[in-house]
Amino acid sequence: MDRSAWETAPERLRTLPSWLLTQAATPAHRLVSERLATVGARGYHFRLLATLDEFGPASQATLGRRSGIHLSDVVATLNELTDGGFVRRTPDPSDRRRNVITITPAGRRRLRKLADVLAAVQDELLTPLSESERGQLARLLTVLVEHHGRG
Amino acid sequence: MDRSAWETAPERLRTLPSWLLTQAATPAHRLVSERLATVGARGYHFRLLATLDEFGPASQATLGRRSGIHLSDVVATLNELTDGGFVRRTPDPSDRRRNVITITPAGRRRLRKLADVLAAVQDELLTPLSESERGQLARLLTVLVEHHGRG
DNA sequence: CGCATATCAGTAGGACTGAAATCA
DNA sequence: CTGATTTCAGTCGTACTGATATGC
Repeated sequence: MDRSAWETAPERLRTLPSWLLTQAATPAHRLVSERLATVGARGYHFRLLATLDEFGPASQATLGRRSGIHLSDVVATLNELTDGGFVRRTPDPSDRRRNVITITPAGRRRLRKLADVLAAVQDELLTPLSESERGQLARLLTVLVEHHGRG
Repeated sequence: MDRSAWETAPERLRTLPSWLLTQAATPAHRLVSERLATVGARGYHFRLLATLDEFGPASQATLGRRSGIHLSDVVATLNELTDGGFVRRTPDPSDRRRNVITITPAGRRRLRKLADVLAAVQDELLTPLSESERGQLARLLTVLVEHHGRG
């Protein structure tokens, strides 16, 4: 299927909130992946860099909890980010199980770049909504995310 | 990561519409998959059965366009649905490239069952929202889906 | 010929599981 | 011992690509 050849979905689907959510998330996800790929990045890169930038250095487990990324994926993504020189992995002398992850200056530049890319994506994504509708949507989604975000 | 161990995400993420959308879609997708799995079904099953029920018999390509499912996935899913006796695949005498897919009585019963499962999922998903908020959300998401649904 | 249809094999990224090793 | 941390090797469902064969 390519997206250019869509017809109207059945009523039963079109009115199903879970379907609307996942269908609306699809172009969001696609746009984000597509645009980030043009600079060699993925969504996980931005999420981890933003988390490090806002909360400062942290262990990988903490990073997973803060970013909402699975620990195993945190490990893999940090491998990529260290390869790019965007973060540094240092053993924690006070707890030898841990690695302390720190964002580098190159990492902060990278974060700014990815934030720019994503800002353009938001515009494209929300084109059909007015400013106040965008605010409503953000508010409603935030309620959902916070409600389902904890066990 | 398990979802019970979340902390608050960084501001930069929490206020990003694309992130809110994909994060809200995650529990939706998880609930749908989880609950459908308890009766041995997947999201694609419901989508195809609902499409067949509402629009009637159709070729596989048409079914793909109407349901928004990729043609290759339509083929695979219809294999599962025929194995379960929920649809019938008949060669189209008027166009020998085509198979005409028809929902069976067992398929309609199956559809009702899956619809029941999904109705419960919606309630769970939208718990924190009032009736009017649910309406707002549905409206806003519909605008997005329709805007991005065509090429 | 160009185009649509059906089929199969395979890819990609995200979410998640299980298990092993290390160490507080 | 319990529990946290890091790591790796997988699984799963969704979305998508590519190639092939067939028939309009």
